[in-house]
Amino acid sequence: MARPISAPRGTRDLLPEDSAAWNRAEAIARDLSHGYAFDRIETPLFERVELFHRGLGEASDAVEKEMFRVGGATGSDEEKAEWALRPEPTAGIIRAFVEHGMHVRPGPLRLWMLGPMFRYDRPQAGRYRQFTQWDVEVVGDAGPMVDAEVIELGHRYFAELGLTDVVAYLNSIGDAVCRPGYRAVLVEYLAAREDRLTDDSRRRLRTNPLRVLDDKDLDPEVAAAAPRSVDHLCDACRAHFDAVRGLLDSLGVRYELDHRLVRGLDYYTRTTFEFFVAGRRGQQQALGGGGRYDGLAELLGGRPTPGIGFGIGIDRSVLAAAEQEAPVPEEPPLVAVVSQQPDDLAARLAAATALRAAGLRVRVDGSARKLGRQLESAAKLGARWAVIVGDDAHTVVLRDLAAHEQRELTLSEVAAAIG
RNA sequence: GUGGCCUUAGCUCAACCGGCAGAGCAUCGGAUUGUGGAUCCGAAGGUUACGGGUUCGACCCCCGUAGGCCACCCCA
Repeated sequence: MARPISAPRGTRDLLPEDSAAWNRAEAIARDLSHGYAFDRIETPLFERVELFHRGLGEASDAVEKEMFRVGGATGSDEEKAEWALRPEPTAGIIRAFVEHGMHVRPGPLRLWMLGPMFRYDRPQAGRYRQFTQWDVEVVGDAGPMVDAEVIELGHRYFAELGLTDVVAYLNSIGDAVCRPGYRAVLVEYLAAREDRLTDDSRRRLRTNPLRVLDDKDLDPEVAAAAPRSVDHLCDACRAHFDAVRGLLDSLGVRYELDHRLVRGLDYYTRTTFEFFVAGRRGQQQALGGGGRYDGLAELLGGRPTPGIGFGIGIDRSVLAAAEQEAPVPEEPPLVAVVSQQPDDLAARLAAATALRAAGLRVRVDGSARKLGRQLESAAKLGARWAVIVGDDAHTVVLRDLAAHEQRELTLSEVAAAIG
């Protein structure tokens, strides 16, 4: 036998036994998107590298070390430098927004997307090189209400999935007016304590100082006394943040302030948040995250347009739901068409086709096995009902495989009998 | 990207000190004289992740590679 080929590192196959949980996780995302009046958008799986450089920032991890490069058939280095698989959805969506002149549409625009993202880092449980994300974006609304609305939507998603104890960690990191001032204060503070920083943090001090606060090895004393972004907000950012909190409180949405939550992508302004299962912080188990990005459209060559959104990891949400043993709803009952006659395939197929036309979920046994075998097989495959095709072309036996009861009726009566 | 642990049949795991690669479950077939999950019998399933090395002899010891997991890094 030829040598088998395995899936690429950090990817996995969605197997049939996992599909019910995934179907549900995706269906809830679609239904909520629809119910909250978002419109679907799809963007390419790969984009120009420059889009991510400009959008996410050169110093972000996603760009600096996790970019999944793709080349064409000729595979030149030049081509490889040109495109990358998308590490996150927002940059592509805003690129499309600018490219199609969507700012002239009646707004604010509400867009959603569900699909695979790619990051070339070292895999671990819940962390994959290809993972699926549900994303929503509101573009063109600078007010605080949408911030609260979107965070509530995230919470609702987890609730409908059956996850309890999900917390939104919340912070505000200011905007173009006040962030430079805060950044200067922070750099000054950290520079004075450079000897107590890790190597990574010392490097980030120059490239992306806010990220130093993300460092889990940050000296607790240094962290505790570090200047907080919320204490250096300009009046507008202050008012925005207070309003967001007030709205969340009025909705009864659970959140906790986290002054060290800065998020890794450069485009964020003002509101930032991440969703965690309570008590599972720091286990790279963020279920989702997002924030406001009022400067992104301009960075990508569009006119200044505010925006806010989140990405929720479907993989991790399914994982968390399984860990909490959230119930997966049952599929509609399965009907198996079987027969004692080895040579009546036409009758079996006709019966199955008629039942399917009547809206039932049907599989049909095409084997010449004895009836007992066929019923055994039907039961193992999870069928609730068996329809036994007999000599008489007009009547069949409908057997309840769970109750071990059966009765004779016509084919057209079966759907109603199953109800 | 850094460090650690791990990898034997589809799954869960055995195999003494280096001495013939096995079991349970699952799958498929047969029987239980023609309506099911039980029971019995049988079959199939292996380059012991891959490649080297040591040895009379390697699943076992050594090196390398790949993959998985854990902790980092970071995020979903």
